Amino acid sequence: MANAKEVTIYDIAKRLNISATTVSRGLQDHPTISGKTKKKIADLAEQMGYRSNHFARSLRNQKTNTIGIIVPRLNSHFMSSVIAGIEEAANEQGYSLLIAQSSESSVKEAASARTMFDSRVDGLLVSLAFDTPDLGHFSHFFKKDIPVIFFDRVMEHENSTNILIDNRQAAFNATRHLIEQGCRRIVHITAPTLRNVYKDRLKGYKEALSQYKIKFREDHVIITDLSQEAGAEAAKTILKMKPLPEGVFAANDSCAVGCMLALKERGIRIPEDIAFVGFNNDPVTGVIDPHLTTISYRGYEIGQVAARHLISYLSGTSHVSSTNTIILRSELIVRASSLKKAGNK
Amino acid sequence: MANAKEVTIYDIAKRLNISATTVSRGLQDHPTISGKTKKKIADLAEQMGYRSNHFARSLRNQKTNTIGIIVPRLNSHFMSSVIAGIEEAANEQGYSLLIAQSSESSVKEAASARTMFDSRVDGLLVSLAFDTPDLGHFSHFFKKDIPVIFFDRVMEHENSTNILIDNRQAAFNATRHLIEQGCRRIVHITAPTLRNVYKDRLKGYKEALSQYKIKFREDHVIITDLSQEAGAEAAKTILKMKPLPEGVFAANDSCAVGCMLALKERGIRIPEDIAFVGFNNDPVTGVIDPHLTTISYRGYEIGQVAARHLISYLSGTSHVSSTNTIILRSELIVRASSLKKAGNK
DNA sequence: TTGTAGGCGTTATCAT
DNA sequence: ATGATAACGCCTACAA
Repeated sequence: MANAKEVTIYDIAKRLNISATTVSRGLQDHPTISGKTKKKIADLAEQMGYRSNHFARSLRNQKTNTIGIIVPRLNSHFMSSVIAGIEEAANEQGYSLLIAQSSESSVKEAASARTMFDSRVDGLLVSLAFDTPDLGHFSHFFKKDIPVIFFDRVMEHENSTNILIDNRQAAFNATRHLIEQGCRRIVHITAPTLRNVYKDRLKGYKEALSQYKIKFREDHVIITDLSQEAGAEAAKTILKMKPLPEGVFAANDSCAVGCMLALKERGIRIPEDIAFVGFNNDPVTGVIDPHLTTISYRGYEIGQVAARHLISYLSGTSHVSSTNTIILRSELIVRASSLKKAGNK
Repeated sequence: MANAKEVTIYDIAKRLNISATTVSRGLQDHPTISGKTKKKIADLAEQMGYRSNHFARSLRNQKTNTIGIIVPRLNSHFMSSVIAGIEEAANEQGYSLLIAQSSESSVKEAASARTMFDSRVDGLLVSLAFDTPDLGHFSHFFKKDIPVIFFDRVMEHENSTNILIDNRQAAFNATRHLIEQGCRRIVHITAPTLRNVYKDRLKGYKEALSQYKIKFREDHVIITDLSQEAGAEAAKTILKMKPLPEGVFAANDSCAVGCMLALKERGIRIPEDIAFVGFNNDPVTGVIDPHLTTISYRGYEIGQVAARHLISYLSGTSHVSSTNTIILRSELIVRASSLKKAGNK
């Protein structure tokens, strides 16, 4: 039961009759160590089951090879894709991941940030909670020049890089698509527009309306928490509208789905009565009947880009002088839920 | 730009004209330090922005306050619930999480295990990949008495605790439900029965058939990877069956959904022609038409239980002598997809 | 090409 | 109730 004693570079040094320094250097492939010695060291290390002590190294180097991740929630298709992407890129470079979810609460976000800070993560990847009003809880990081990269749910800040899609353009395309299908009264279901993603989607929606000379109506914007239940709630609001709207553009798919299901229950036909477009390309869009037109963007890629960017900064490979925004591609995926005109594919 | 120098217990000690030892003890609420001194220390620490150095402490204590998690994939409703549960319980106790996904590959699982081991996690929570044949890649942990707890996808092992539901019983209930709805020819779609969850579900399926004197037919068991696409494939196999089966029990929901969608496309009515039961209670079960009957079990709770169990072991609060299995509750959720008889609710 | 010495920040042990 | 010291394992000047 007694834990086998951990093998250290000193143990290796002793057996080889050389100094620990040499072992340390050999293990790091330091140029001043002869190939022969290196090989001897590597072989013995392997044989003795040596593993480098992360903490001793961190303590010494003031560097942990760990990246912190804070996201609103883990359990969405988009977020788990992002995390998978981060994980791949990080693992490739020998970084570990420390993950926390804010559950859409800025308070929990702040607490997690603190924990990450205390754990001395080398850098942070963050997607903000709904209600985070400012970046105050990351000030520790900024003060110590620990890089923080925001993705998707971002906030402008001189000390950080943002990685996201062009939400305005995507929303513009979605709305234009509905208009081209013959919709004039288009409802937009979204979240509080404190967060960039929702603010920009609203902007794109408005711009599309404006370009087609459709008057923007405040009462056509429904603010929710974007849950599926909220979508069902929104359906009630929609059903009360005097002339029913002809289209709905929802800022995410679960909410669109909740709304569609509730409307269908009341006998509304989709897309004939009301056409739908969602956002995110969640798998559920291909399950619901009719399949949901949506905006697709690769979370996996966002994750990879974010992680690579962070790591290259950490390695000193890249030097980001100030604010830096990276825009990734998104795409409108047209499915049956928005096709009022036959043959329009 | 120069990073502010980190505050250490020495800095505090100097200012207070006491020793670092006293500061260390004061910060830990050690009983031999006077209340007054403790207060002075705490106040100054706060004021100077002291934060304890995780690594120095880990180095000293041989303990990292970090738990490793390895799961097949992050992006399922069940898994993200589990992780949320783990996160809550772990955070409460001051533990951080190191997360990796095996992507259903035992090779990647082994690599992650190695990384976790090198990161000196205090314990490991694991749900195994489809194809993991044995626990060899965790032997390092066993040898050093680092606790490894398996959940959901487990494997018997003398050195570990397993946390899961009674898959046999759940599958029995699911199958019996179909039988009670009048189904006699029931297809079971599942994954290779190397993993306990699928083996036990198959067993429960067989037992239910047997109890109702229905002969088990090998060709009614379809082995897949349980993806939605695999479900669509399985639909083709089902359509070729001479008398169509009257019911399908799938070992997870996405596969059931893929199969249902494909069958519906071919004009099969659900549940009239073929009744369906899935497994997991994924959100998609409430979206598909008709809603899918399924087995529900709280991932969040499994996560909490797993984390608490691990942490209490780490704290020496509990001493698990040998193999230990914890069975959590699961429940059959009856929805339209399986209700052949009207009024049967 | 290799070795010596000191320190990263903390805590346990043994004094006082 | 408090302190001095050593050690956790590693790395980097500086020396040889």
